[in-house]
Amino acid sequence: MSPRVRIADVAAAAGVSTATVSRTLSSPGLVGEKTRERVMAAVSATGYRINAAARDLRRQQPRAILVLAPNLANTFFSRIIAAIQDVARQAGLAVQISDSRAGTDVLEAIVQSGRADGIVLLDGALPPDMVRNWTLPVIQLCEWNDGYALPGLRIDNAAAARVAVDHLAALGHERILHVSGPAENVLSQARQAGFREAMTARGLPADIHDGGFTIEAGAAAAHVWAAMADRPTAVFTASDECAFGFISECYRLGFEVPRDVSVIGFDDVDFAGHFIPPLTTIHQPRARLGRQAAERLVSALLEDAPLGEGYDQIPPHLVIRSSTTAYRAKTQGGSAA
Amino acid sequence: MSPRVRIADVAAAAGVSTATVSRTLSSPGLVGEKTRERVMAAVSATGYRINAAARDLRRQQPRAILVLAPNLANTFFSRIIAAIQDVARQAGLAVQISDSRAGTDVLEAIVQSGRADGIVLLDGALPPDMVRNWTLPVIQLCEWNDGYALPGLRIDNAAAARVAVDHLAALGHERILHVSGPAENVLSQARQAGFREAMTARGLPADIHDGGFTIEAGAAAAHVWAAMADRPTAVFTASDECAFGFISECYRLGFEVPRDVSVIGFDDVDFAGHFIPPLTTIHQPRARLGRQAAERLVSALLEDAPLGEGYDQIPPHLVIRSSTTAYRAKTQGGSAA
DNA sequence: CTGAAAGCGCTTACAG
DNA sequence: CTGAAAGCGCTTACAG
Repeated sequence: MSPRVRIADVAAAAGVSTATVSRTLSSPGLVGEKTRERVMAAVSATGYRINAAARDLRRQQPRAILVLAPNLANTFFSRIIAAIQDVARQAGLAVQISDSRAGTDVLEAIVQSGRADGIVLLDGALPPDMVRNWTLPVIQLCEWNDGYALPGLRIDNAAAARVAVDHLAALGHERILHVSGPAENVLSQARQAGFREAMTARGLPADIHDGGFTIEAGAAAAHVWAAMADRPTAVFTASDECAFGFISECYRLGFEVPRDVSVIGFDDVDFAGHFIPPLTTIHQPRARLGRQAAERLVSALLEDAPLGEGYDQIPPHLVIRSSTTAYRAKTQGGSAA
Repeated sequence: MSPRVRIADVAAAAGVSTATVSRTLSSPGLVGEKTRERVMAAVSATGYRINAAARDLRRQQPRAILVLAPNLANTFFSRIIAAIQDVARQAGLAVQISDSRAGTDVLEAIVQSGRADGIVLLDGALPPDMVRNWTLPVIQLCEWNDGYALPGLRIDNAAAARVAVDHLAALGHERILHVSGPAENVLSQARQAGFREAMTARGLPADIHDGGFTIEAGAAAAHVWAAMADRPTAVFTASDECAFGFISECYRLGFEVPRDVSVIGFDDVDFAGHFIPPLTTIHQPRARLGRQAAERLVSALLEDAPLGEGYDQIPPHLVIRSSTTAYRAKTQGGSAA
């Protein structure tokens, strides 16, 4: 189309200076009503849109936030990012997303490009030395790393593991297996520690199988479980996906859930309630996590105040569905092994 | 920490002009070797990073692409966006994402902000008048709208429906129900048209139930199916989620898949192969779709060439798993209704 | 309430 | 091969 309309074009059309156009757009209160009307008319007539690069350069702030997540293809993040996007939009900030595993050089270039005012970091496994050197405000979300020394937000993962154990124990289960996430992941570690602690507090043995967050890890764990001499009557998995894989594979092996084994997942993804059986799981309020983290970051940016130091922890919430049931003394259930 | 390092600081440190620093960074070939080395040393020493706003303003191009998707929380998009992100990063472009349903004002502001060089549009339901006025290169992906008059990329949805029907017909099914997506959605329409055409070509009646893409829509469709006088022996659903809901609800109603009804999904989401039964479905190569669209857009941007006009259609690919089976003459299967 | 002017940090013809 | 200088399109003290 026509070459871009600049502020000078609008000023000419309205018969005012560019300063007045700029003020009309950013602080209408400073401009006389008649002038304002003339300017707005000129803006519509010309189809003027502010040039973000020029504004950013002049204001020395890009009005954008950067979301850094490991593996953007992971569906866990989509709802979180949608919530961040929503908060940012309402505050007039753009959202840029990048894969945090892109490589440190790439990441440094992105972070230091001056294109973002602040960062939401969903990855706890970046080099602490790099992250500590970032000069923008950063808020950690879900995952974390003490080496970053940053404020953040997450659910209380250890407490969540305790709630899971409480639920199973109340149902009479005493042999409980925890299929953990990847060993190097902070979430895995916190949940595993919470599990161990809750079991120990009850005087129960804490069986742990190093698993993973994936369907495949869950399916593999089913074989491990099935081969155990004195099979645990309940399993607490690292994630819903892991639980799905575990349950599906149990079914193939001739076992049924919860008849032969009760299963608790983690995350409460959209599908958890529709699975067969509907999955008992720890709910992660993804929209809330995204929104709350974004709000904290955005308000710090707008007020030009520091982010603060605290780590907000959301208390865990167990959603009880049908994959867990009361322990029944050995029924010789399961048609195979 | 220290106030941002500017190009002038690097120039001073290296004892050269800012022009030379700029050249060293963007066109090293133009600079003498010794000079280049000195500049690079100064860059490292000062920790200089280019200011994107200044560069963009000067170059008159932001080197970023904007991804517009309806409902970012939809997990269908995550893998696509990851692929786009990947291509863009390799080309040195940033990726900005926005919810395309944010409202036309917001959307116009984002699109016209000058922050993006080009757009990947995943939404076929925006006002054509608005989209046609956009002056940036836009490529449509997955969804489309003839009113936009834009180039794009998608799988051949009508052909996919035909492939589904072919598969079921080859298995001996003659009464096939199509649970369609939302009536106003182009994907629904194309698949529905393909279904109708394929059935008609075989002289079979084309039963269509207006459903939706969601689990809930699938569950509701199960009730409709169960209540049909002469129940179809096969169902082709709008999406995998819809198929999951349909199958789960069938199970609750006392039917089994594929014993009582064969089911074909659409999309081949990650979970499809792990569902019980593993779902026969049309594969959507999401990573490939994202990559291919991004590559086309990026190469047009880098070469400053037009995007071209074509609409690439990827041929459909049916993944046969266990939710479909050969038709067996009425077994009085299903324990209830 | 409004305007003239400086300057944000770059890049790139132009000149040498 | 290198530098001096203009200018990208804004915003905002400063002055009136």
